[in-house]
Amino acid sequence: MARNGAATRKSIMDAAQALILETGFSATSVDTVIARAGITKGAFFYHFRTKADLAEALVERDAAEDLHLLEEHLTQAEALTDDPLEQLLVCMDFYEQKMEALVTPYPGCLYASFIYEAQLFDDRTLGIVRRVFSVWRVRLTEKLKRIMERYPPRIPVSVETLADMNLAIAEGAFILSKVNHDPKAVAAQYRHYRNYLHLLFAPDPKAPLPSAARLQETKLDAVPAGS
Amino acid sequence: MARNGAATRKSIMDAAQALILETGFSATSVDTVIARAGITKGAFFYHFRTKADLAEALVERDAAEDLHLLEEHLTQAEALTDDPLEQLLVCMDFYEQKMEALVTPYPGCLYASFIYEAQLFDDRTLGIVRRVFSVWRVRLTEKLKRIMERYPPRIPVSVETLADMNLAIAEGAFILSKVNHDPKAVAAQYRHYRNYLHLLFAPDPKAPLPSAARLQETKLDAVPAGS
DNA sequence: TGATTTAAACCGACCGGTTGGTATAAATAT
DNA sequence: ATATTTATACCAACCGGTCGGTTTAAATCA
Repeated sequence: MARNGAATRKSIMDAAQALILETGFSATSVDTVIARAGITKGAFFYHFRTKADLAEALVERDAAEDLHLLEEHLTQAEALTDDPLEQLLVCMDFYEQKMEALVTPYPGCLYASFIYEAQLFDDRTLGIVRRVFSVWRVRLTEKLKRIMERYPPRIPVSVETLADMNLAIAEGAFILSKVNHDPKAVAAQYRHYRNYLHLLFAPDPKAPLPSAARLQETKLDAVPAGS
Repeated sequence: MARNGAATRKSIMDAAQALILETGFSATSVDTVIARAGITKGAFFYHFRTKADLAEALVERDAAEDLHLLEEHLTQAEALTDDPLEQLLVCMDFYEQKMEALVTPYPGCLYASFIYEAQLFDDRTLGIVRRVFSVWRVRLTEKLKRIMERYPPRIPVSVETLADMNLAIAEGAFILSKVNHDPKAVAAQYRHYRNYLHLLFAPDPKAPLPSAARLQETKLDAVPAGS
């Protein structure tokens, strides 16, 4: 049975990630990982030099997925409207909708899990987390600066911390979701973040918040069927 | 040296808490705890039946301190003004000011640390965390309901999730603070939460936010010296 | 005297990691 | 077409060390 190495590697990583989010990295022994993945210790150490190597691979995978999704949502939002405020609110709506669809509590975030066991990891692994957070800050800060050029905020705010607030709310909501066994907690907090941005910048705060669904409708209306 | 049992117990708990926030509960061995506390294994197991017993004592201590501080800040805020919106904003200002004073990154929250290793703890220990979160929600929800009676929100919101947002922001900001080695990250996020509440409810959103410092001044002005 | 702490030896279970070897499939050589 | 080699993928058994926890006996202080 020496056939599908990539699948085995993925099954190890999936098993490990789930276990880590349940019990933390330290308590997730290689033995429990291989038990859940249904392979042996030899196979594990064939794919990963050390347990720390697995940690790095996991956070690297999450980081790539995470940043890819961010860019995807940003470009999708930019395709729906030219207004930077609407773009940001729609981008956040994508995340809110995704979280709204959860039926089981959010399993948690590997970044947070690792940060609360930070001493266990080397600089390279933690550096990946810092880089992801930095990219989030940079990308949202860009957008917020363009928003502020057009719409003066009702309250003076720091754009960087306002960008960071997105991550703060997400990470905090994940914890809420776990504590209260509440699948909807994350979406609800995203909604509050969108509300805040709307109240800060929108010319008419009483107007309904832009959503991806509504913008897609109007986009379709603008191009009549058959033309 | 068989004198101060309470002090020894506290030194064990302090050492353990610091270590847990650095490396997590699982990686915090009894040996490292006693090494940092400067005592022996016998002394440890004299004060705590098991390592799990220590975990429960730690979260219980944090919970009591946490909820005590909340009540203290609430009553202090209520002494400064009769307006429920001002009360809440001032109460949150107390936390913001406390976090503003930090010169080193926030060491982290035991609740979050435990939740990300949830499987390791029994229902009693995790139940304490849930109870604390519930009390926070109840106390802030009460306040928010009274606010909404007087000030209709500019956007329809769920009071419970708006109450939960306080914890979400705090927990998320702790993580931000650790990732970016930024002592000011937590205060900045508290400020955004206060901004949001202000924009949601305040009759004049362009007016400056109520702060503890400003209300204490006006309170003193209302009672002229010597009278 | 009784509460508190030290020092040191010890236990079974489990830890991350290593070893030597095997199964498989594709490439290469004849 | 067949024999051989090579690289990949995987396994079962095992290793030294650490884990949480126990035990015992003596010492220290109030």
